[in-house]
Amino acid sequence: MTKRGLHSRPTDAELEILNVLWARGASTVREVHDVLGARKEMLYTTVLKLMQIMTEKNLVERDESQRAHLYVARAARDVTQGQLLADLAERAFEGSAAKLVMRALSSKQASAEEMGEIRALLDAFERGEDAAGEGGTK
Amino acid sequence: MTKRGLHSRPTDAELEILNVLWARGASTVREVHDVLGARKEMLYTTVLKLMQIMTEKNLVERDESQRAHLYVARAARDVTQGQLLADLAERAFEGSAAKLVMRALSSKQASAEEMGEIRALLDAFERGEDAAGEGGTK
DNA sequence: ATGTAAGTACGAAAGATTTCGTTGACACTA
DNA sequence: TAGTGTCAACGAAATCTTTCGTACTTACAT
Repeated sequence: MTKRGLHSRPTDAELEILNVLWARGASTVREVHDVLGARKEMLYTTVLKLMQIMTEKNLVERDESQRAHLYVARAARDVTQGQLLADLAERAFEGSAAKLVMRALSSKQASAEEMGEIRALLDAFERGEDAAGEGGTK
Repeated sequence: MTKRGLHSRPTDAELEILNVLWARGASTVREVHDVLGARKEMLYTTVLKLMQIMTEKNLVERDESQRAHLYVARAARDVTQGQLLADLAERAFEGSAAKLVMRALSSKQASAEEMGEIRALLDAFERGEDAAGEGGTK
């Protein structure tokens, strides 16, 4: 095993699968494949193999009590998103999350509504409310 | 050549080199290697090879007029940062830059000063000033 | 001239990630 | 019980990325 845990992000393919698991909750390989298949061609066995590897890497947990195994993401979406952001901040923004945010605000325009949400979050922070209420996850 | 241009980000090693080029401006392989060498061990020829590949991929431009070639990043830092953010938003935030920003604000705490800057940027946007003034690049 | 230092070029190995094909197990049906 | 469909498990190929070693060139100082 390589240095899992520190400094490695899920690969692209792994992240696609995690997205499905986060959206659907516990799922079989077939279910994940069907969802992904709607967007890109990918053989069933490819998805299976990836999910087996993800199990080894502890990215997902597998329930083998049924014939069709059930997989669940081990880390919450929030947490992984935070890790990906920290990683990107580190690699491309001199470690500064603030720079990252400002670049995101400058280069992509969010809708007025979204701007409002962002401002509300900022307000909450400045009021010291540890606003862990999580923005978009609801 | 693969589908460069759409949907491919610089690799990790490439990004490290780009960071040096953005910070220093036109640089030789030796100069880049010396800067990187301060952080990680990496043979000179490894850096050279990477920069040759980056030239093929059009990530950098090479001036061969001197014996020690000079390399410059082809895309401005801003632009690449924007692409990396768009890519991450696509892969991990359902394509929503706003969700990305909110997650960044929730999970990493920026300093009060940074929060202020972010707010100012937000204000500028809401006033409709196409605030391209660039937040942190100055 | 000869040696030495600093370059470029490049093939090939080493790693990591992704894809594909085959096999064997198991369940359900006719 | 034979046949069909679905599943897990691999091994192995195909890519992509990164690292390393070697060869060749050029400048410059003995």
